[in-house]
Amino acid sequence: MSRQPRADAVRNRERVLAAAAEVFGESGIDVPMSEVARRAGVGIATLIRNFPARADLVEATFGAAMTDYADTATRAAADPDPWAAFCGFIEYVCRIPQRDRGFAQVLTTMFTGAELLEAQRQRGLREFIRLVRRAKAAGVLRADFSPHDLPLILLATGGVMRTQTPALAAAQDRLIGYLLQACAASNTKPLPGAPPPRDLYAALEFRRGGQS
Amino acid sequence: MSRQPRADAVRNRERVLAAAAEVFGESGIDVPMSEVARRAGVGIATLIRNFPARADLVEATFGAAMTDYADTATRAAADPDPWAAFCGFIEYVCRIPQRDRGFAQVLTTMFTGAELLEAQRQRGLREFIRLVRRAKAAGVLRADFSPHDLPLILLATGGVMRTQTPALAAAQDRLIGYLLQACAASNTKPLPGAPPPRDLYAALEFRRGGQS
DNA sequence: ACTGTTGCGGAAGACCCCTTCCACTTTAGG
DNA sequence: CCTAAAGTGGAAGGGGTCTTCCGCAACAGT
Repeated sequence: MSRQPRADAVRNRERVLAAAAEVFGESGIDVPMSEVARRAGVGIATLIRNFPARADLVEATFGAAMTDYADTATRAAADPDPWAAFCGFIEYVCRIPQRDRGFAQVLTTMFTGAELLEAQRQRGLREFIRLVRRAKAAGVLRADFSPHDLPLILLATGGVMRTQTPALAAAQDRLIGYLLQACAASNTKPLPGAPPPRDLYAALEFRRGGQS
Repeated sequence: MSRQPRADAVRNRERVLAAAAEVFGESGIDVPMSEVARRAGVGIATLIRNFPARADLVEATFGAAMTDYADTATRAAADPDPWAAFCGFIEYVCRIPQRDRGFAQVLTTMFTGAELLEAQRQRGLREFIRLVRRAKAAGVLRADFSPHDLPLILLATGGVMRTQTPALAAAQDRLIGYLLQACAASNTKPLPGAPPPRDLYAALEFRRGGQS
């Protein structure tokens, strides 16, 4: 019944997504929609028609990246060396803001209602839990490390990358170094207790129409 | 020759400063100026006449807090127990965003041109350097710790306090715990090198009329 | 080639924030 | 009390972003 979709419409949609990936990556997901439209070479109306709300565009743009993220976690969980896997994974996630500012924001924000995004995020977390369990069993990761410290680490290292400059990237790498050493099983002292994960994630909830 | 300053003008100025301390503390220094004026019970014009630029109001508002900060550093540097002093000072600074969101922003931003602010910040840093030196000499702080890791730690822990909620405050305390253990002298492995301080601070420069 | 439909782009309106301006009020000093 | 000067508040102007609307262009199907 419905006709074949128009070729130019499909092309435009993809151009918007490509532009969004670029712009969000450089300037974060709060960049003016008009800027995305300009970069895509389409009118604002076209952008809005395809993605009525900013969240829609964000979800469509970062679905693949979130899947990548979960896949990386899966690979890490399967690595024969639990400590190297743990360190490698943490470094990978923490460096995301060096490459993609927008995705870093997405990673540290709960997008309630964005099925794909949240499903992949959860898958990543499940894999990370496996990774953590193995590293603890091997005695290389401190026993009181919580998988829910991951968002904490993400927020911390993300906080350093205010702007994408070499100096801040170096600073971030150094911070990751500190944190990884703090995660090692050797010479640990008690830590302040973690907040209930439920509350923690609630505090990172998405707000339709907010800021950073 | 010049007359006595008007009493109501002085009172208004102080009401603005009090309101600014409140509002900035709750919502950060990028809050609408009109909100400050409203809370102070004065017109926008009055606010602007006293503090033509936002930076002027910020400087006037947080001068005392920055002096406190430097004083605290001085006290810590004089503490007989270098490790306790180091930990106490780090905890104090890192928890600032739990209490005062605006001041946390000020602490992690270079306000070029704000004499008072920068002078006190520098004094704080000088004292912190002394503190670090003593802790290293006592063998309790890792030798490769740099005083210029302080802004790094501030950015990291500050990144966690997106909103002032108990869950995030607990998360932040936990993160501070991790970082302090990473700073201890025991069981240290090499860290990625720190960026040149000059570049690091340049990346935190103030932008007249910016955002995050 | 023709046509009905789908999709397009930009203009207009609404909203928010900062800034400037000006008629009015309040104060200090005689 | 009276007056000149200082200070006040709100309204108007300008820039920026998001949203809605509508005449027009381009495409799919015959």
